[in-house]
Parts: sequence; C-alpha cells; structure tokens
Amino acid sequence: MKELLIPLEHKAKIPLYEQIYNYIKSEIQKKMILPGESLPSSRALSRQLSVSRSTVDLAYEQLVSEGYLESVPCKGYYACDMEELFHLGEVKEIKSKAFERKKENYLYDFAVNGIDPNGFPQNAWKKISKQILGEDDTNLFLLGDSQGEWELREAIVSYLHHARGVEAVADQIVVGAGNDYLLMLLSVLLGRDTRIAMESPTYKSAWNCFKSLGHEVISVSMDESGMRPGELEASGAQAAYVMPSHQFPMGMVMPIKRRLQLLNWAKKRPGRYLIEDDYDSEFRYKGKPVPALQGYDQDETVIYIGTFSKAIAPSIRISYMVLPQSLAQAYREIGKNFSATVSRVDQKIIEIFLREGYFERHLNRMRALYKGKHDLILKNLKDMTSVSRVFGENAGVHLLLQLKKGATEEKAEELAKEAGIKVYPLHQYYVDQGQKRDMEAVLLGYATMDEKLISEAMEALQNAWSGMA
Amino acid sequence: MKELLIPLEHKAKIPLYEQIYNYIKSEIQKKMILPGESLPSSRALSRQLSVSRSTVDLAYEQLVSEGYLESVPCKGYYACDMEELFHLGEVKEIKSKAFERKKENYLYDFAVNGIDPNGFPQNAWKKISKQILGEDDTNLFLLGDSQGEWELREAIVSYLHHARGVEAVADQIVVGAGNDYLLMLLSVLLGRDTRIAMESPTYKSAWNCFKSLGHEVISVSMDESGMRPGELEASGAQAAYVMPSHQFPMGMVMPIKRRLQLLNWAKKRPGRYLIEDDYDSEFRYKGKPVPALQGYDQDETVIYIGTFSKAIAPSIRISYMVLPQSLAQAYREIGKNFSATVSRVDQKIIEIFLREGYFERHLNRMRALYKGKHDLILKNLKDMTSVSRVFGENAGVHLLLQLKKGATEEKAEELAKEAGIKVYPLHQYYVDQGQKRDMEAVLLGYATMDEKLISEAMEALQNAWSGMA
DNA sequence: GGGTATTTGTCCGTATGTATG
DNA sequence: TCATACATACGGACAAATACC
Repeated sequence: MKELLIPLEHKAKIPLYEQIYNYIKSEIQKKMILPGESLPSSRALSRQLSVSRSTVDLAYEQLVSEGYLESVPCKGYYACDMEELFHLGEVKEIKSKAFERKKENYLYDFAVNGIDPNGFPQNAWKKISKQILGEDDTNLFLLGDSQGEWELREAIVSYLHHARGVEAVADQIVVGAGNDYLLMLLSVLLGRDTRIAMESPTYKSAWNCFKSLGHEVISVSMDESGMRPGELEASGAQAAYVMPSHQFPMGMVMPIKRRLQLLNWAKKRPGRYLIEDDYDSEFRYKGKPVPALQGYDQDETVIYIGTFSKAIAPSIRISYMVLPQSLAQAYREIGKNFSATVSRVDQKIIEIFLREGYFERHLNRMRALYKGKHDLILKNLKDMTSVSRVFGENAGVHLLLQLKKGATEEKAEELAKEAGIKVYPLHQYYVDQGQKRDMEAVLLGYATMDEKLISEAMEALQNAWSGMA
Repeated sequence: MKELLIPLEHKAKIPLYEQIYNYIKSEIQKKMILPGESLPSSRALSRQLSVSRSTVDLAYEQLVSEGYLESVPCKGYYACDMEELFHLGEVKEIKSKAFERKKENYLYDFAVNGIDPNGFPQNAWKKISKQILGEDDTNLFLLGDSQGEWELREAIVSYLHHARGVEAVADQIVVGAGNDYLLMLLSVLLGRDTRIAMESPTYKSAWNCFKSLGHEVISVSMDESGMRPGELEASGAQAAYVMPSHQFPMGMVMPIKRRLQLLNWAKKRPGRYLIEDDYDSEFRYKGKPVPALQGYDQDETVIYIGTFSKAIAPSIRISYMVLPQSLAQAYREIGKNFSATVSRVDQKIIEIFLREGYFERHLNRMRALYKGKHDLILKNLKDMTSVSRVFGENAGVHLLLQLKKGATEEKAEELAKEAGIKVYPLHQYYVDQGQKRDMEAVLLGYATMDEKLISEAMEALQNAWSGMA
C-alpha cells in the first residue's frame, strides 16, 4: 500500500473526489502505480487528505467502474493491468543499462579481489542473526557508540592480539563501514594536507580514495623488501600506506629489517604515521604467520587497518582500525561528530562470530579451501614455460606470475582473452601508468573459481600462452 | 580455538617448549586467554610454529601440571579458571568508564532524538532476514554497487514519489551508512571550500559534521517561515542546509512562498545548492502531508536527504540522498572510489520492507503510536500556565514549548531536573551560544516514553514549573 | 497455532449547497 | 417562498479478512 501525495484544492471548482480520481488515474497511466499494487484504504487516504471517506470512496468507485482499479472486499483496492504502453521507455531503459555492463563473456576470470562465492558462512550467520533478533534487547535498535560497540571492539582486540600480534585496547579500535570509510575518517583525523606515500604498484582503490579526499599522494618505489625507506624519507610524506604482511599486488612479505626501518622513519618526526593495511593476512598457507607491523611499534606510530570483507564476505561492510593512543584521543573529540556506520545488529553478529569461535572455524575452512586452489595453481604453473617466476605464494588469494623474457603483459592478456580467460596485467596497478616496468607480469586471483574450473583454466592458459614470445 | 602468535627464538638459550609455556602462561595471567577457552591442538600449534609436536606437547603438559590448562582427551586443551586477579585493572576499568556515562538518573527523559524502543518491527525484520538468508543468492555476498543496490534505489524512488512528492530516478539515488556519511560524500562532491549556510538554531550534529570536514559554516537566522532569504543571499554561501518539512528544533513548516524564495536563491547562480534534510517527515498527524522541497525544484538545485534511522531504528544505518542529475553524474565519477557502506543483506531487507508494504504498515503503526503520545502531551499542556505557546505540533516526535514571560530556560531546566525530569532548553541548539535568544523555550521529545510515563512526567512537570517566574 | 484487535470494502443515513420549477 | 432533485461530502455500522501476539 502506497502513500499518495495528492495536491487537493478545496476552493477549486473541481470536486474533491474528482481531483483524487484524476490524480490516481494519471499515476496509473504514468506507471507510477504498477499493476497489482495496492492503494491506500479509503480510511487511510481520507485521513491523510483530511477529507471524508465517502469522498475517497466516490473516487475509488469511479476508478473501479472505469477499470483502473479492482476492489477486493475486506482487503483493499488494487491497480489493474491496463495492457497499454504509456511511458514505458524512460525508466526501463535506464534500468537495463545499469544491469548490462556487468560481464564481458569470459569463460574463466582470475579476479584478484574476489572471494569464494560459496565461502560465506551462511548457516552460522543465519543462526546468530536469528538468535540476536530473538532476544529482545531494545538497546540493539538505539543508536550505538560511533566508535563501534564496546563488546565487538574487545573481541577484535582479543582476535588481533592472538592472530596478528597487534597490541591494543578497545579504546583504540574504531569500527566502520569498509576500509574506504575508515580512510575518510583518517583523512579528517590526520588533516587534509597530510602528504601520503604509497607503494607502487599498489591497491589503486585506496590511492583513488585518498586522491578524491584531496590528499597529495606520492608513489614510492619498492625493492624486494618493500617500500624503499630512503625514497620515503625524501618524499616528504607525513604518512605511509603500506601492506607489510602481503603486499598487493606484488605479494611480498616485508622482512623485519625493513619494518624496523619504516618504524624508524616514523618515529623520527612527531606526527609521522604508518598506515598498515592488513587486508588478507588471514590467509597464510605455509610457515609461521607473520605478525603485524603494529606489534613491533613502540612509539605509537602505526595505524592498523583490517577488515572482515575479505575473510567473510565483501558485501558485509565491516572494517576496523587500531589507532595509536594519541590519535585515539583525538578521534574521540572528532568522532562524536560522525555517528556509527555499521548496523548494531551486524556488529553483534560479528562479535558473537568472533567470540564463540565461529570465525576461527570459518577461517580454517577457508584456508583449507584456498590452500587447495593455491597448491593446484602452483602445480599447474610448474609446467608452464611462459612463466619464469612466481611471486607472492604461500599467502593471500592471488599469485603474481613473472613472464619469461621477451613476453609482454599486453600479449599475455590478449592471448588469454582469446582463449576466454581474464588475467590481470601488473602494470594496471602502477599508479603512474608511464612508469618504467620492473618486470612483465600478470596477476591470477584464485578465490572465485572452484578447483575444477581452475584446472580447466590453467590448462587453457598454458595452451594460449604456449606460443608466447 | 584461538590462534596463538608465539614469538619463538630458535637461537635463544631458553628451550622452545619453555618459550611456548611462558607465552601461554602469561597470556592466561593477562586474561588474554579466558577461562574455558580452548587452545590450539598440539598438532595445529606445532604446524603453525614450525616446531615438532612433542615440543608443544611438553609445554602443554607442564601447563596442565601447573593448573593453567585442562586437557580433555579427544577434545583439546582448555584454559582453567585461576581465580586470581592478575591485571584485571586496566581493561576492566576502561570498560566500566565507557558504560557509566550513560544515564544521569532522571526519572523521565523527554529525549528529542529518540524513538519508541518497542517500535522496531522485529518480527517483520526477522522474517525478511530469514527469507533472504534462506535463498542462496551468492551475489548477496559479493561487493555491490557503491551507489546502493539498484532494486533498493528503485523502491526508494517509488516511495519518495508517492509519500514525499520527490521526483527522481534510481540513478539519482545514493545509499549510504547514515546521514553523516552522506554529508561526507557531499563534502567531497561539492568541494571542501563550499561555504554552507545553516538555520539557527539547527541540528547541531550536522553542523559539527560539516565543521569537522573543514567547511566554513554560516548560521542564518529564521523568521516564522524559516531561513531568511535575504540573509542567506548576503552570507555568500554556496549551499544551504534546510529542514523545510519540520525544522529542528523549531518545528516550523516552511510555507510555499519561502520555499520558492529559496529555490530562486539557488537558481540565481550555477553551483548553488539546497540541501534538504527531511529527517522526520514520515510523522505528520494532522492536515495534508507537506511535499518535499525537492518536488518544487525545476532547476536541479535541491539535494534531498532522507533516512530510515528515524522511522525504523537509529541503529539501522541506512540513509539515502537524491542528487540532481548533474551532481549524480559527478558522483558516478568520484563515487567509484568509495565502496558501498551498507551491507547488501541489509539493503535487501529494506528493499523488501519497502516493496511488500511492510514499511507503510510500520509507519501507520508508528504514526498512530506517536499521535497518541503527541495528543496526550498537548492535552496536558492545556492546563500548564507556565507555557505560553506550543510550536511544531502536528508533526515529528517533539514539541517546542515557549515559556511564559519572565521564565528562563535555565530555571525551567533546573526545576525539571529537581523533579527528576530531563527537558532540553532551546538555546543549546543555537550554534552561536552567545546569540540573543528570540524566546525562552524548551523541547520535549515524546518518542521514547510510553503514554503512562508521559502522563506521570507531564503531571510532575506541571508541579515542578508551577512556581516558575 | 489459535484467539483477539485492527483494518478492510461496503452499505447506508445524513447534511449542505445549488439549480429548477 | 417553497418543494424537489441532484451532486457532493461526512461519518457510523457491519462482516470478513488480516495482522499481531
């Protein structure tokens, strides 16, 4: 049942019921009221318009008699299908346009930012969600802490401590709707004129995000350990955005030595910060988990950012950051001007998910799942002569393949495309497209495809690339 | 089962098993591992740490013998309750601090921004949520459109058209996690140096939000029709934030004439915008619903902002704005740098809520509920000699009471406080606290209390104020 | 799952204003 | 001036369908 906003002129010569009649008729003709849709009851509409019910009745009756409406006793009035073609054009066209652009007809897509579509812990989620909505804690529906629910923040602290070696208390945690939102908050917190250094190549979306927010962003090149400290120092940046645990897209793990160099850079001047994006640290298939950079920090210089989007589902918009105490204090001043961005229900779900061990179980499952795919690709890569080296193995959900000498990314991409395979050339992650390439390489993400599909895709890729260079 | 991140020194003199033992022991003492919590299996931990299983076994055995752990055959190791008080201080203390500041021991609180705590359509929500999580549409867990799901935006378009007279297509809608987030987006879209005019008194949170984002914000005074157009013109602002349907806190409805004046102001120079905050338009108890300002706009100058926080629940962080076509186009450029902020599941729930008529039914129920409270307060106010006039009746969920001559807001607040009643003096909504007051008045919000409580509170208030001035 | 309160279309009596004779 | 008829608008009573607990 819709609410109708009918402009009535009491003083006009046209009778009220006719004004109502005209309005509804035109709405139906304009398809603003769709066939089958229910209309307000005569009582509701009369109340709303401050007219008598019989006035509305009269209008409805006439509409019924003319076939615009159908009356169902004791249920309501419903719009009829007029089987005519008024104004179909506009809205429908825009609609189809929005739906179209999606797929480009690839048989296999090695998407790098995807997740396993069947990985969502649907049953656990449903169970917890039901449980939460069952207990009628009316607090759940009032506005919560803008920093995030205390209990969730405590659960995150505990998780981060054990799984990532992050040292924090709940006061330092800020929960927000996605990494981009947290970056927006950070932008406000650090000040808009903060110059930010980023690795190159890097996660473009964060780059764009900072740019849109008006920051000066400087790309700093990497050696095999990660961002070059000397270049960082020379850049004059006040903050450096890094991915020490598993750099995107290069996949390198930053060794301790380099971490300490970065920490030294940060502590050298007050107000310098390292922004650690720990986007896919959950997935590590071999060797010890690498503790987060934040855990080494003795000087309150690291801002740690993590997310549940990668490990649970991208559509679940929950990320968190760990602020150094000084920034956390500044946040409490500014943060009260921005209310929470994550539904309290969802926060509660995640909290229980963490606390009751669902998350650990889920992660174990996903890790096994991804490890299978990861190993499968590596096995297939062994025979692939067109690939000279593999980077970023043993972690995350993508690999970087360095092409053998003479092969170009463009050629590799094109050959793959002809075979119906989408691969992701490395150079598109360079911020400066003109930048000299260190190597020719393509990225393969393996999260979205199942093992059967991956096998097929790898075989097809090998064939496609066999004649390369 | 937790993941443990134990820093092992292979070269150190301390045996490996002792390092493990020490770490876990200290974790339990620090309460980072809570009693009853399960530990990783010896196999899992040994794999993780790349040490032999017997090393882990040795460490666990010692911990069991010392009572830190309990071993349950065929299940795992569990932390024991030590009944001791290590390090309880820090975390616990902060915790209680966060929980404390809440209530100040008022018997009755006429909170102005609350909602009825029992108003949440729990059953419908649960039903829809169950239904959605039931159908396994894996799309639901992938990252969605940053502008909001198309279907939801269409549902919003239809709702806004019928209920608010807003003219828009889905392309113009942007869905985001709360009004504040949308204001952040707007800030990026309009540019940070956009000077923004706001009504005075106004909704302080929006004011603070703009300020935090670095905008110059100018307060423009109001007459009985709302924001003064002359003063607005003179302010040099490029955007004006207004609440035409039911101004907060004054409660006035902006008459057509003033609306047209504002629209004229906006169209006079390109790049001028009116930001219409339609925060509680759903609640109108008498007379025709007032169409939104956006519906009168012929020149693409109005940015309409609405929310589900007020009508459904504040903790549900879903708001939307309607951008003029030109801005919508600009948004599509910039917006792709900021991913969605609302969970796709929640978007789907709201969509069905709108489309299947739950929302209308819910609104009707809430309107009836609030109307009851509204009428009850008005009835009680009739006998209250200390109140000379009531503003903002017939809409929203709060009233503004002008005090009789000679009474001050401070006195009224204090007398109420002594009787255990929290009322909200008008002057605190003035942006410039030093500004001359037009009148002495207090706000009464009636959403959170039930009718019985309201009756009691009104009686108590009458007594408390009887001796005023 | 069953009972109750609410909402629904429908029918009907009434009041007002206007035009007609 | 009155009676009559008609169009318009208002509100109460009823039984069935529905929503809510």
